[in-house]
Amino acid sequence: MNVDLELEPKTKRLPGEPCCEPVVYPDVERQQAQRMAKIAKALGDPVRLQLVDVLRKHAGKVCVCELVPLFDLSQPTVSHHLKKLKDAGIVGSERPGLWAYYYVNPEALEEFSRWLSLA
Amino acid sequence: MNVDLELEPKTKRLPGEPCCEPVVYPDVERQQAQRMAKIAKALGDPVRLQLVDVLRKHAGKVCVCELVPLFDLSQPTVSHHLKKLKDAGIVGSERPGLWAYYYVNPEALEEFSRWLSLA
DNA sequence: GCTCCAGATCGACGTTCATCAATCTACATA
DNA sequence: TATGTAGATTGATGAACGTCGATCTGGAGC
Repeated sequence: MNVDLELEPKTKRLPGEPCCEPVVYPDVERQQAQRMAKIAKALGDPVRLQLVDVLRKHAGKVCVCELVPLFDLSQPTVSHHLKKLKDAGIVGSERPGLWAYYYVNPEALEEFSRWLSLA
Repeated sequence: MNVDLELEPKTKRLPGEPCCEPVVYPDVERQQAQRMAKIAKALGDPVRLQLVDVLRKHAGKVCVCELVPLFDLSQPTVSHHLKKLKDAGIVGSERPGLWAYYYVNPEALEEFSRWLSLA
């Protein structure tokens, strides 16, 4: 995303008459839009959406070895998706021994949900 | 997405001893996951997120000619983003004359919000 | 030590994406 | 009818994505 999202309105307008009300300013500023979009993007894949769904329905942590066989995907691919979710702050993980366990980090989803319910 | 998301658990497991509780089934089935992911994906871009934010903060319809100057992007690019949002059912549009007006379609966001608030 | 296993990382491949300049499509007005 | 204007569409380009097989890492057990 190489776009400068500085949202100062450029207000160059209207050769003839106006088409609508004054000007509208976006209240979500650059930084928050970036953050929200990151969460939304991480959820923007059916596999990751279902991974989140499984994790949050299952109170506590879930072993990766349980998650992989739920999908018709290779282990590296599932691992890749879990990493994406983790990078977005949606899930967390720990690896006490040989197995790795993932769990939902509720804050990220709540943060996004809060944004969705207007603001 | 060329993945078969039929989520029948493959339950081939455990050479040695178990690592966790039985098996976890994803309750979001293929079709709904596809739908939710489409909405999330459409929101997974800072520009589109801010477009949605502007539209929903502004009761009623907003002219495209108002939206374009809010971003450091070309007119075709903004048009492209609006189309993505429309394809996901997040916004609607009408074009009575020369100008086009966009507005938020609340159902899509509510549907997604409902999914986020567990299920 | 060595071996086995779970999971993460790497490298490659084809696909999708965001972006722009250029063009096209309709409506409006003269 | 001809001109101008708003917005959509097209085509091209470089970046990011989803996927896999192969490899790497580190704990467990012999």
